[in-house]
Amino acid sequence: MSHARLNNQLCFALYSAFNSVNGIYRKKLDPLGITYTQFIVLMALWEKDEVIISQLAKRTGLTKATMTPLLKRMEERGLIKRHLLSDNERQKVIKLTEAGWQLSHQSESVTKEAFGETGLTKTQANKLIELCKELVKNTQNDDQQIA
Amino acid sequence: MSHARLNNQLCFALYSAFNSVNGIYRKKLDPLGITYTQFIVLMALWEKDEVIISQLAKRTGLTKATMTPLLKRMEERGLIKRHLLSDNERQKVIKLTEAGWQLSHQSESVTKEAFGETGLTKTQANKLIELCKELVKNTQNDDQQIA
DNA sequence: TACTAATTATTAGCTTACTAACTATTTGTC
DNA sequence: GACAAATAGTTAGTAAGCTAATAATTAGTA
Repeated sequence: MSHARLNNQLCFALYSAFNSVNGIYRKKLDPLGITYTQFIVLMALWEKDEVIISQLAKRTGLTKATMTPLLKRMEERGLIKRHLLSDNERQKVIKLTEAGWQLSHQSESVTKEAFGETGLTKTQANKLIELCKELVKNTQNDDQQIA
Repeated sequence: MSHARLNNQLCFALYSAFNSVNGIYRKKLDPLGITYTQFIVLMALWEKDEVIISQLAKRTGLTKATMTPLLKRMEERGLIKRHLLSDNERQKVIKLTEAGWQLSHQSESVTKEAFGETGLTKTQANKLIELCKELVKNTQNDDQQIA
């Protein structure tokens, strides 16, 4: 008796499952010229626009060091604008451009289509989401720079 | 009504959950000098040693293009050896070194400890694993180079 | 036997993703 | 007001991860 087998490991299961779904999204988002991570940032902005980078990082679960080059590329593609706040020049506000809003419509069916390809029932998907959220909640570490 | 909210998306849930667990593993594996992906490859080899790269890629769900630099780094750290098969010189066999086997013992408690930090019950974890496997099975694409 | 097709691994180019160290502001306190 | 501490974002360096294109070998076939 030594290690648990690969196939029985929680982390490996999540890792494989995410890679699978990410592959599905890649195929669908590629024609729109964005990656899945960029799609996540866009979704966060469609929900609430004009937020500072730290808040965006917190909501997407990414670090600020990941956000900087990501947002730079998105700005180069004309999806967002970054500008300093006048009342606090440490902070930068991210704002969607017209093209950034456009993508909201163009990508409207992507999530639904991707879900279809997972082959899961609504009940299964909801259970999966619920368990993932539970895990994330349990492991949240408020002393990180994300907070 | 436009997009599903970020928090209700399956892919985002998996993405966040994997990032969380990956972070837990990183802290534990860092002292051993390996990453989580390298740990996965090692686990696969501990289960079955002396396999060709394509098989290893298939079992871990990674592409061959990901494997090449990964295995190169692992060889540089003395964890594995790569050598050509004499009867088929296209294929390379991966074999654990003594140091590679040693890590099996040194990392024995890592998975159990990491599971503890997820805060999930055994029942929850098993359900999560089951759903992830279901998803992966449904989306498996046998015409990929992985196969 | 020659010529095509398939297989195996590598390489190139791009995009995440992390930690740690750094710069530049702002805040807090004596 | 001056100096320490906190905050916001960037940069540097490392490691994944993908697709597409490229060798190199092997297999299949006319």
